[in-house]
Amino acid sequence: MDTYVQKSSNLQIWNEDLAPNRRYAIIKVSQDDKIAKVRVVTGGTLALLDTTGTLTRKYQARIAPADADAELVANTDTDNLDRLTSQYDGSSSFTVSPTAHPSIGLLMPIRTIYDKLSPLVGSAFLDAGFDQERNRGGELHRRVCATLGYPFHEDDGTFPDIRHQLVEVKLQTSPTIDLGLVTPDSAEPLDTPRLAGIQVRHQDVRYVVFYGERDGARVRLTNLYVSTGEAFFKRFQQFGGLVVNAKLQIPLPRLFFED
DNA sequence: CGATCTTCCAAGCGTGACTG
DNA sequence: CAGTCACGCTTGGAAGATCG
Repeated sequence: MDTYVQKSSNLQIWNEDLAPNRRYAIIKVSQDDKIAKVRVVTGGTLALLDTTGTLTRKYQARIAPADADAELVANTDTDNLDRLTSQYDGSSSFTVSPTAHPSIGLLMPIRTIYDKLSPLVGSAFLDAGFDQERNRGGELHRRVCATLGYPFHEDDGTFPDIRHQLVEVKLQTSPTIDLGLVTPDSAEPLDTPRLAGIQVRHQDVRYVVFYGERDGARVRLTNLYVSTGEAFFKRFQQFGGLVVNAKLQIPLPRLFFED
């Protein structure tokens, strides 16, 4: 028998198929953390609720303690991207959205990005909150955009966060880095138009990783790492084992516990 | 040499953006 | 408005390390 304890209706089965004959005990917890209901069903019953069969995948890595407050993991951009960033015209403010496609002359070299963002280490801002992990990164994202010279903040949820600079921003307050659907060192092309005949790939993206400490209401940035996707795993140890984890997400019907 | 601590990393779970 | 699914933190099992 497997057990799952759920406050929400999002039941998630990791790295396994639903076993038709296995028993699954689903325990419903109320908002005030009390066990509200328990229902035991077979995998076959749950399989009926799986309408899409979609597996959500993620890669994970661990962030190891740093020697320095700020660390430029890769001194230069990838060879591929360097052909574009070496044409940077020195612009320090932009009139376009950070989610615009990159353009020739405006792409900063990785070192410039590092130099501009380093001063953010030591700063603090209000924690979007308790229970709001999804939003905590929002304020940092805003600050990074402002520091790099964008007039406003925008995030359309696509990769990378700041497409105009090919920069992906991460705020970590725990050591496990979840990388989502693509590994940073992937040679897959990015969904951007070619620039001067050059196709940007995932491994060309500059990863800006801040480590922060939460002290109640605020987050204080303690470390900065800037790396190319290509060099990412030279600094951050990729979780071995399965390498990629996949989960099946099943929304429990509203009346699931009433039957 | 058993008990306890630490490390590793997969599993677990909630949130919210997006979509139709 | 409900379903879908990606993002990101926390939890906890297991193995290895250290302690007494």
